Amino acid sequence: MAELDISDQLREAGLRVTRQRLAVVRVLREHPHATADAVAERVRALGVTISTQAVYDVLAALESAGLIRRIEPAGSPGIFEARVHDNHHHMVCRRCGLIVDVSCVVGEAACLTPSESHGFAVDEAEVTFWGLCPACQRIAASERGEPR
Amino acid sequence: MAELDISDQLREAGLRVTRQRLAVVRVLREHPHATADAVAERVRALGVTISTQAVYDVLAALESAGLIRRIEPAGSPGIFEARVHDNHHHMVCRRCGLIVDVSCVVGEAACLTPSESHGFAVDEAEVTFWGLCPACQRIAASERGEPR
DNA sequence: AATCAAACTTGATTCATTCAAGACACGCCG
DNA sequence: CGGCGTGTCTTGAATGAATCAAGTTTGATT
Repeated sequence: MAELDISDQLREAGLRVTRQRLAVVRVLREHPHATADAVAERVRALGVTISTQAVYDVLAALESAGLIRRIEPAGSPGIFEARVHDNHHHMVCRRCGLIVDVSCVVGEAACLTPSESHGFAVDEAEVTFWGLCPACQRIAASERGEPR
Repeated sequence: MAELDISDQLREAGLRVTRQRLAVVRVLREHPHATADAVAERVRALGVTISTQAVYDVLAALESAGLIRRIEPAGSPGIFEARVHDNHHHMVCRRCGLIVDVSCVVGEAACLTPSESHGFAVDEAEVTFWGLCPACQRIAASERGEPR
């Protein structure tokens, strides 16, 4: 079922259905933010053989078909996610790199409109919120010698 | 004059004043968006010797002193800029990588407030507008066979 | 079933960045 | 004003993510 509509989506995008592609999409649906490396590991854990190069090929193909999205917060390798076309943004922990999705409700319209366009044809506004996740806030507090 | 207040800023930040640091700051004021590599080249063009490692050390020191800022649009190496503490954002050309500053007037307040915080302590909202610069729009149009 | 381009594999290579260890020099102190 | 110590720089090697290149396999079309 899930498997079936992945196949369909691939075919609709003009892509051949292969074991590797099915597995990659499956992995990304189960693990919403994964590096190429993590995808490779998890695909192999499903019993599907895949080369490093194929991981990159598959991810690139899926990305340009619009089935997945690639983000790359500063200092981090590329991260892939299956949630797509819903204009959500990301919150990234400066300390541990944790990434959390944020649906852009408040700022949506405003954020999508740069105040000066300089002749650019803008097609996307990407918002990244930087900060500390709850766990790293606690660690940072205790490193400063604060109780608890 | 410009040179002088760079020295002062360095000292105020608790950093020693060296030829390399002065040159890096000067280069970044003249070239507002430069990679580590480009900084190295331009510093050397000023007649100041600097090793690759020192470029990274200096840039890191200046960054943590708050004198410069590092950004890293997806797919690009790190880019350094001297404009700092003025909450501006960036517009990046998908085709040629050109980066243009955008002062965030319209969306400012909204952009700084994620709609859900998930317990994160957010300290910065980074907005990147993706699109095509004027020159690349023309190239893309003619690649599609459109006249002119 | 035969075909053939698309997709995969293997292996080497690039680029940006970081690690490590030692040499140098800025700026303080006597 | 000259010596000292640590912060900064140099050299050289290493890492990690991603890409390039060439050859083999395989999905889907006839």
